[in-house]
Amino acid sequence: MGQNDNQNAVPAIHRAIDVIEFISSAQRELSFSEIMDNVDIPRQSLIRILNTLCSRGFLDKSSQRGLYRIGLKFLYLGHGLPDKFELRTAAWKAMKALSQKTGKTIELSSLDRDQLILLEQIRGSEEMALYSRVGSVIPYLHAVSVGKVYLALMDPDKRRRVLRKIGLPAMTKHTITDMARLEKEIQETQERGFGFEDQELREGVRRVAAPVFNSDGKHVGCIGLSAAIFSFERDDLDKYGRMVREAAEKTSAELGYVSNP
Amino acid sequence: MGQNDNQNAVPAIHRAIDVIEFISSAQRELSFSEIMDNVDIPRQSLIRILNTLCSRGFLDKSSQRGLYRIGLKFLYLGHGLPDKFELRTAAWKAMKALSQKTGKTIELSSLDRDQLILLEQIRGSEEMALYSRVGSVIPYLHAVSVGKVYLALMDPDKRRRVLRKIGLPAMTKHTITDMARLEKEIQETQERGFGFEDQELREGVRRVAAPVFNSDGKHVGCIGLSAAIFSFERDDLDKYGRMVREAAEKTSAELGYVSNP
DNA sequence: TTTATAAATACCATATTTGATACTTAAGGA
DNA sequence: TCCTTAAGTATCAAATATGGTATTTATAAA
Repeated sequence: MGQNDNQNAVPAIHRAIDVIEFISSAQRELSFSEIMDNVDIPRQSLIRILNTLCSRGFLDKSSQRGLYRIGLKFLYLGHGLPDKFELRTAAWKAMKALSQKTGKTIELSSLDRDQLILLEQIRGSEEMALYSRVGSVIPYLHAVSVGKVYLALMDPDKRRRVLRKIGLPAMTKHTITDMARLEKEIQETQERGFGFEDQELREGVRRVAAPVFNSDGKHVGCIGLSAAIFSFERDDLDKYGRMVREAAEKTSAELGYVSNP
Repeated sequence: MGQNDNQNAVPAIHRAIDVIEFISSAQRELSFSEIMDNVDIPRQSLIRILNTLCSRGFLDKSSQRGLYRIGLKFLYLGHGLPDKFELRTAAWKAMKALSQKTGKTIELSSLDRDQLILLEQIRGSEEMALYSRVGSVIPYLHAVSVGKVYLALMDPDKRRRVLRKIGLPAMTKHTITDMARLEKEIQETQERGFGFEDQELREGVRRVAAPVFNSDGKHVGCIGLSAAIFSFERDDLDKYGRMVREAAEKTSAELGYVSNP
């Protein structure tokens, strides 16, 4: 199953997506030739692709003879997702309350195809340039509070499979790279009901996260709180842990979860 | 210039986008046959399109033999827009402050291809089910506070062109449908420096908006505040108007705008 | 003004994708 | 259990998109 299983795929669409992803990765407006030099598509074909994407709002051309950028239609389509099981809607109130109470950055994440994805974010008042971008994905479950929560609630088989797939690469010097240590951490996470990460993904950032369950009792996401180490001392762990648990529990209730069924 | 100007377009891409837009419009997960029945693409081709889009994360298939939905990649691409001239970043702080001070819904909008687009939103504490979705577009400049601000700052030629194109259709019984009345309203908007809308787009909703300028003095967006009529009396107009103006001015300053150059 | 460069258009033979038909697999109901 | 329906796979001739080359237009520099 390669990138383009010639029989079951549409090459033209693959190319269009290559173009979109390249432009998106550049994070700025690009000229025709910049795109041309980077995507390995013949000139004439590239023109047709760009025209088509522009005509549908998937790309925008700034001026007449101009630069290309990702189209605003992505804003619309991105916000119209069936709310990943209504999770975003259900979580909103609790997240907002938590944000106002703490002033910290509040995040809503979920697991998708064995990767953590940031679904929603309320940025804190701190001036960190450390925000992840909504929609970001992280495969390193072992290095993130949210990931630890997922690992803690996963059935052991899946946990082993996922961990074997990605290994325990170090993201910072604090990342847990030892399996025994990680297992202990996972157990702790199970016991206290929330996950903690101490600069394991990024230097200078601490984070806690607690699980949200839906009406079937399935673990569907996490509400997290992150802050710079200056404003999130290790002594604050229990306080913030309790807070995210509370927010997550409220969200679960919103989704119809009942703890003793 | 029809939908598919046979020479300058890629039909396969048009079809893929048709599929994406149909699935998005459904607002829920769809089966293969539901899609099949609605997009006028032969079975075999549709399968190839769906496979391709799924393999790139533009669509997701829930279970093995399952339902299709918009892929989470749209979240990522939607949030990675080069920030529409950094507007969202620049506006964030002022919007947040305004949100905390008032508890109302704060919105950031811009004009794109003669349509208003909602770029960012901080939802208020009120439980209105009236939120627009980020990325939504509205062509009815005459019925929205933001639109009035745009009209007020547009050069008269463009204003006439835009208004002729869409006319003055009534969205509610309060919508201004008389050109003389609208001109007076535009003038008022110019004088007081913010736009006002009194249930002209939606029954029960009032809204104010003020313009944001970039370092070139170009009008690049609006910060708005909206609320239900119960919590936004007509007497509050000046108060909220002053507040959005202040927020918009702060944002303009953030972008490097100086009032007397 | 001319020149140089980038972007977009035109044309058409050829290689590629397409889609009708037929077949396989899976799931749910009787 | 078998039957029915939905989803997906295989094949290959016909139809169509593709892309090399040459031309045109616009923008920026000389």
